[in-house]
Amino acid sequence: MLCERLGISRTPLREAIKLLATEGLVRLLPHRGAQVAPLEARRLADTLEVMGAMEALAGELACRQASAAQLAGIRALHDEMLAKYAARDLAGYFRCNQAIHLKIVEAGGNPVLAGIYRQLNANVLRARYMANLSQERWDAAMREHEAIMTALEARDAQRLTRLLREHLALKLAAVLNAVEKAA
Amino acid sequence: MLCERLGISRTPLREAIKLLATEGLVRLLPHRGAQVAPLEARRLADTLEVMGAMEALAGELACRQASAAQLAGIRALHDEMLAKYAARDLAGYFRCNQAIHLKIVEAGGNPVLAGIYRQLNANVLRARYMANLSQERWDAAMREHEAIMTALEARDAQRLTRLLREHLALKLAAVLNAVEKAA
DNA sequence: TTTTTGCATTTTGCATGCAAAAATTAGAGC
DNA sequence: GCTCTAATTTTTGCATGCAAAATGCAAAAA
Repeated sequence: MLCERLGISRTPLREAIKLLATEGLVRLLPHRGAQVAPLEARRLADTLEVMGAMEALAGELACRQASAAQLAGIRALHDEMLAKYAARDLAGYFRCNQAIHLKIVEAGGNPVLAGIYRQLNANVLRARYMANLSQERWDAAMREHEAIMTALEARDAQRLTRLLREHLALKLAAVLNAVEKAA
Repeated sequence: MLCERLGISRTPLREAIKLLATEGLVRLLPHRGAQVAPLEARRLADTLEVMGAMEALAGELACRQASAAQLAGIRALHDEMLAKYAARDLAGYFRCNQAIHLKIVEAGGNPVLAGIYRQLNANVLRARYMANLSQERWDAAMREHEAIMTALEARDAQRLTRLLREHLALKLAAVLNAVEKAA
């Protein structure tokens, strides 16, 4: 059915499904086919936990070795995000937010780290867009980002890692809350 | 050639190579085929850095929630490793060492974390066996493991994460040294 | 009603053919 | 000896056929 729908044959479809499975987006049930990986709160929490540790490490590295240009790029995104926040543009805000976190991770200059982070991020994206966060949470998130930005520009690794960890822990709580409400 | 050698056809061979590529063991060069991923010191260092962060997180989690049985299992492996050390059985020591680190990560109870750790570990295994460590490094590693074991059994998360980080940083130095000598 | 048994279907894994795109090699010309 | 072009080979991606193994279902038996 999928072959027909997508206009391709089984071989490439199977390869694609296998790839999605290694990325954790699809689940392979032995001899029973494949299904979209269910959004399990537990797994989501586990993933965010790991992402928190990765961001913390990346932040530490970024403080040590990010170039001025990289910091400026992150600052630009931050300011753009601020504008989206002021305009109550949630979708735009999410995009900027994602981009900022990704840039911070990249600024760490560790491609292995960045690769894993990206993959994990793909897994929580679905859930993240569900997190139609409250005004209070949004306000708080902006304050957190402000502090993160300041720490990064000051290259204060210790403070930055703490802030990133806290930020992600709060995001985790928000996302879990949203997922459970949806379930 | 590989098809002949392995007695299989192209499709499964190509799937296997692709899988190895996603695991980072093989490198795909666009339109120029595949090759065993070269042992780059830089990439190795990056990987170990990430593994360090993962172990630290896992250790923290393990202190909070590892069962007594899990701790006992790790202790048993630790004692076995001690015996291998006493007997100067390097291969056996490596095996125990690997198993201990894996068990600690598993004791964290975060399957996402454990999965990524395993994958990263597969990437450094080749290099690790090259690290024909010196007697001094071996002695030091044993002392470090002793301290790690103690902190874990005391469920002292802060100390454990620090020790794990240090232990891995030293291992990184040793491995890098070995790789560079080989190159 | 539950269990067993047999059958049809599905899943999996592999083999092979084909065509387009890119790289490599060979050869002609300077 | 070098450069540029053309021919050949590789790589890549896809289509399709086939067979073994596992599953799900339904009829028969307990």
